Amino acid sequence: MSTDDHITENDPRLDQALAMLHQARHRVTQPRVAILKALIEHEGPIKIEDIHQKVEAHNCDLATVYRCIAAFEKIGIVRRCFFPDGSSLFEFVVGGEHHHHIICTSCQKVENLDVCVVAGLERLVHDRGYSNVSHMLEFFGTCEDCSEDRSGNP
Amino acid sequence: MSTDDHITENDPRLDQALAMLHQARHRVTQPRVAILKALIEHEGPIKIEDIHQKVEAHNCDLATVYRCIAAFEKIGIVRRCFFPDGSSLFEFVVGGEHHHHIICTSCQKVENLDVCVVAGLERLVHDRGYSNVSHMLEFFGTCEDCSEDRSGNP
DNA sequence: GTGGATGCAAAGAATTTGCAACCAA
DNA sequence: TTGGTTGCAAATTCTTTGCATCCAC
Repeated sequence: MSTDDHITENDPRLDQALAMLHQARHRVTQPRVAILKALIEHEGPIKIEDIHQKVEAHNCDLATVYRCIAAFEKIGIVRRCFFPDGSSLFEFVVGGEHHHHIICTSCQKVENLDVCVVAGLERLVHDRGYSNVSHMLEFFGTCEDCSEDRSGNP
Repeated sequence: MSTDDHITENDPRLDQALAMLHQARHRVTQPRVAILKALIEHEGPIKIEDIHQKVEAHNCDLATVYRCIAAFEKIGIVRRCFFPDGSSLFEFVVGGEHHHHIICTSCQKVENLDVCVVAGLERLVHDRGYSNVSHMLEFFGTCEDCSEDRSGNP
């Protein structure tokens, strides 16, 4: 265990995620722990490829990242976020507040929006006969920095 | 011009879309018209691949569908919708009411939800300095049919 | 006539899968 | 011990691109 452990070692969110893994009868392996740490450390939606980069020191295969993230999503440890260009990113959600994102369509910067008036609407969907209702809401726009210069840099 | 024209021939939404194409200085070509008709006919989010199937009689290349849809999205003729599995679908939006979807995570059935309380939230995003603000909201759940039988058929 | 659009094929990116070796429980 | 997990490589799937031809304007 080395350089990047200082941030998430003994992180309660990590422990909680590991507990969820265990409860779902999945094994706590070294790649999974590394991926979870990378997710927690990143704080926000992150690309599969970027996760792979972050855990490369741990020698974790890209295919393993895909497989683990798929498992995490099923269990509810991460959620999938959609970017305007159609790509998917994943965000660690255990122990976090429900929120949504504002994504700059120019520089891809992601901000959180803590207000959520949508949860109430889930009842409407439920009343239509749906179960396991969830929702996904993303805001897109051009951020202030990108409006000023056309460079696209934040 | 043949079998499937009966539905969308002289459709005002088609005319409006063609006008938007023209105004954006794009040419009105036979593949584009065919793709627009397929989109209008389908009524709802549709996969690129499925569009290609629908216009195959018109001999339109898959690459052309990708290129046209990209142009349509930029112009605002279609909008991208996200499915829980991460795939993108596209929906014809010209002359239609703003709405959101309820997507069954089991059978992928799509229903419309005409209520939208989110538009008001765009102001919050705007107040944060963003311009060209838009949002994307999707609901996911297991529909009644899929709850009853485990087959996944609607 | 001319530049944008298309078809075709090939490249490139993203994601999945088969299988032997490995290791957490 | 043993079945879930991983690494590796190959296969798929998805999407983009180069270029000669074509056609909408």
